[in-house]
Amino acid sequence: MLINELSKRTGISTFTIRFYEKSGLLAGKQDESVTSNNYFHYDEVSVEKLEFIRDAKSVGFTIKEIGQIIDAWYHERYTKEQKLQILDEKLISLEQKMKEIKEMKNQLLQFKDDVVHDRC
Amino acid sequence: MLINELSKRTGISTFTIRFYEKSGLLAGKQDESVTSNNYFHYDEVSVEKLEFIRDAKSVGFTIKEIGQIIDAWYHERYTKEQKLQILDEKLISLEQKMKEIKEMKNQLLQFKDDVVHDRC
DNA sequence: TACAAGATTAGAGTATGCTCTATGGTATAT
DNA sequence: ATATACCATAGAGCATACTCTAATCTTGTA
Repeated sequence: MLINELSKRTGISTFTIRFYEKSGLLAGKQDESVTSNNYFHYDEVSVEKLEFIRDAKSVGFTIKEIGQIIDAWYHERYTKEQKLQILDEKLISLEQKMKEIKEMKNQLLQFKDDVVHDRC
Repeated sequence: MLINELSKRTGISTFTIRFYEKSGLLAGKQDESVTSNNYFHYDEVSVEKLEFIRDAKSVGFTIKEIGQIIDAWYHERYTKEQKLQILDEKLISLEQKMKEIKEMKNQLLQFKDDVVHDRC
């Protein structure tokens, strides 16, 4: 599929898709047999990647971190051990985020309690 | 205390403290009885606020959202009901973040599994 | 064949959240 | 008195993550 269809499939604008492509998060392929244009073609893996990018961004991962995770999954560049190390690092950072959110939740509950009991 | 001491107490640079002050997250007070300078003085509440800002940022709240929470706690501008509504909104968004993090955790565990079993 | 829709690249513009420089005044120890 | 450490304000600069414009070329339908 071409970029417009990829955009419609994922709900992510062509501008943003191109930005992610420049950032190395995904890559279309040009058809060698076609010489009249230089259009890029995208496959189902591109759809998967974009959906993953959206989820990963929403938990606070940066573009750079998302690139590492995607490479750990899709890329041949890393050894098995390197891939597992990257994924474990990210899992640890998720545990950390989870801990911080629990603490913030308690903090906000405390604030609520203070408001209810007129302590502020 | 003056801004330099506040910075040392919290580990947050004077630049950043001033930026937060411009953003409305905290405010120093000038001593009316002193005419020779226009130095701002900060109290323990400023320390508390800066520590809260750090925690709130790390869970992904924006400056604007942090401002709302601080106002819900420290400010007289809102009614009790408005304060509780703001805090409840933020608590809901924390639950959402927590849910997304759990899903991402499962996703990464799945990636790990795929790597271990040579499915990628 | 004309023309709208859609493709490409380069680069400019925007929002957020800092981070620092420049300039000039104030406080304090020697 | 003067060095140096600290205060204030205004505004420039930077990193991240988009978001869009401009210019140009290709494709597909009437």
